[in-house]
Amino acid sequence: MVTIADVARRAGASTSTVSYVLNGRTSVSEATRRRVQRSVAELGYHPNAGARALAGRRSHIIALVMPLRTDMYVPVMMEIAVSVTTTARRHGYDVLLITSDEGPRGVWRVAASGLADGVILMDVELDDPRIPVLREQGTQASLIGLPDDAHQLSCVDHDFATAGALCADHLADLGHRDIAFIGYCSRIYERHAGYAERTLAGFAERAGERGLRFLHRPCEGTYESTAHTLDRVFAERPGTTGFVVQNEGAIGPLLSLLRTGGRAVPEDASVIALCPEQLAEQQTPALTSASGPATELGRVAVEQVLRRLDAASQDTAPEDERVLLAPTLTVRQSAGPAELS
Amino acid sequence: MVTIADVARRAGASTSTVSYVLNGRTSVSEATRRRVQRSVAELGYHPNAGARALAGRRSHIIALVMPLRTDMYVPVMMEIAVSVTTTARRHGYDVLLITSDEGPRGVWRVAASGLADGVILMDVELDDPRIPVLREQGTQASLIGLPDDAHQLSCVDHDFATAGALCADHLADLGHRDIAFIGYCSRIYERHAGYAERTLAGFAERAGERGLRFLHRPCEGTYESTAHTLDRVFAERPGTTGFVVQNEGAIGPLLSLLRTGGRAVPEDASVIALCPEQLAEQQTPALTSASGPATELGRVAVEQVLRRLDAASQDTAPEDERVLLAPTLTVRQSAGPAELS
DNA sequence: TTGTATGCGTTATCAT
DNA sequence: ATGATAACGCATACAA
Repeated sequence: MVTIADVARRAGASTSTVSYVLNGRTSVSEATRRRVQRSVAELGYHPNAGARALAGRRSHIIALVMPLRTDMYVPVMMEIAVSVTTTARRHGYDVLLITSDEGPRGVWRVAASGLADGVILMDVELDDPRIPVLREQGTQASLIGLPDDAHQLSCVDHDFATAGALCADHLADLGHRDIAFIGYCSRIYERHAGYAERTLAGFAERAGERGLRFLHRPCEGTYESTAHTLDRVFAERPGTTGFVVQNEGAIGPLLSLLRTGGRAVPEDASVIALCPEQLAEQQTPALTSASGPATELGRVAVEQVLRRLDAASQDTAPEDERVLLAPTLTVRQSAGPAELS
Repeated sequence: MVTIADVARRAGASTSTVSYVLNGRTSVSEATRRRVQRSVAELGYHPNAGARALAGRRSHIIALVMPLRTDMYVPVMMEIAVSVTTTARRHGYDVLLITSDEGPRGVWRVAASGLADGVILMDVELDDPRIPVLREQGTQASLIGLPDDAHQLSCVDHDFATAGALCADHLADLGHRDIAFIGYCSRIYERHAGYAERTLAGFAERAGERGLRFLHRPCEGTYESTAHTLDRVFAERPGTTGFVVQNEGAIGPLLSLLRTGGRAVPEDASVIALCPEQLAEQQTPALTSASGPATELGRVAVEQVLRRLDAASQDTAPEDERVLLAPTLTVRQSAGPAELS
């Protein structure tokens, strides 16, 4: 193994000088800097991570806690993970992968051991048991999702309220008046999942402003439950021409039920999905959809943690950020003017 | 921060004794062991990762290199990553996530810095530029996929040849005689991608043994190319009643083309897919398919690396393993008896 | 600008 | 079975 001492010897400098040029902590004359850099290159030197962590009291590692069983669409999770990793690398950090089945102990473990300098939590619940652990240990963290109490934490999430509002606007613009909002199963609303409530609230408010009538119907996401839901919607509001779906499982069933029910999409019924782009694109017809930028989510989370780390290392209190990323409505083939209906 | 010295003091023992009970390197009397363990629990002590890595010359971290842009089905990648992580944890190891865009340098970096003790490569090409790096550094590694030269490496992959053979068998059992094998685009065969060739070879051999006639047709995986391919197949062999598809992109198009072409599946044409279970299940009709165990892949890869690490730490040459995991053929609704055709 | 010296927290060696 | 102590490789405060 080639150590910093080897480099120093070869460059005719001291180990501290080598360390300085590597970390840029202090000014080094151009001449010695170059000698050192040549020695580094020639020897293929790379600082030992353990030693660096021990002496520098930071591992340059961020832990990313990934959900195991989740309703989250896997490719999006993956997109976030990749974005986290590449962003972290750009800042000289590496990413440690933790699965959520380790629970609060996993977070405690990587923080207490100094294995990770900071943590990113991906599947945050409103009252997440890992949050107290973070606070107790003073672990710098960024949460993807909004918990009830974000005190001492930074978080970033999609702006679900705006996503809902965009759907209302688009359907209103197209002249629809009676809308059905096919949501998640009622369990999710009962436990007050943030994203579900925020979407619905954003939709409801904008719908009110735009003079839309709408029915919110929870749905399990199975074929049967979707069929049942749809029946009830048409029984109650036969004039319904617009649909907003926020249940990935219900998308396929809804489309095929409308079709077999003799309603063409988008001619007789307009459908807007709240789902990842990929999912919207692979339906037939391709779905007009509202979705947020997954890559940004990962990037912002990393930057939040790094900012907190910086602040903490300068003994200043880290700022608790709370970023909501604007979603986009992408017009595809599933929503059309109401006049045709 | 609570250190091993704190624990030692409280337990009335020396730091070495504490280290012993924690690592089980030597025998410790039951009495002191319990005193130590109590102190550990009471203080909430967790060994510092950096110090441990420095003194013990092993980080207890495995690097997992994930493909960025790939043809690999994302949920399966994810499944492997999760399996790697949970298996590693079971053995006291953590997983560092590296993206393949770092290239050979990324592998070099984590190995040279001692950040990771071993490496798992997920998107191995036949002549992968990262393999020489592994060999030069003597880095212990496991590859998911079979490279041309696996010397000094362990690897694990699906047994694609058997997967191909299973498809031939099943169609033969059902009485089919004329089969079309819809493969990847010709580019993939030209660069001799291992999995594509091995599947085809396994299928061809078994097909020969079972007296099947078959046409191998590469296919881009787009709707147009699939249509073109299908036209040619029927022009050349009008009596074709069985299809084997090993191109995820072609699955959807193939099914809808058969349907619109007036051939019902499975009554008029039987289709077997070589693809992940999830993908097969979400088609209509659900596809009879052959696929390998992704979770096992991750588990075996970790165990291979750990075995190599063990051997190396005992100064014995690690064994180069080469494991092929048996695939399973799952009968669903897309393949039926030939008599009906 | 550069070098010296110390400490980081643990493991491992060698006594006892 | 247990304890003292020397590495481990680097960063940094301080001296020069």
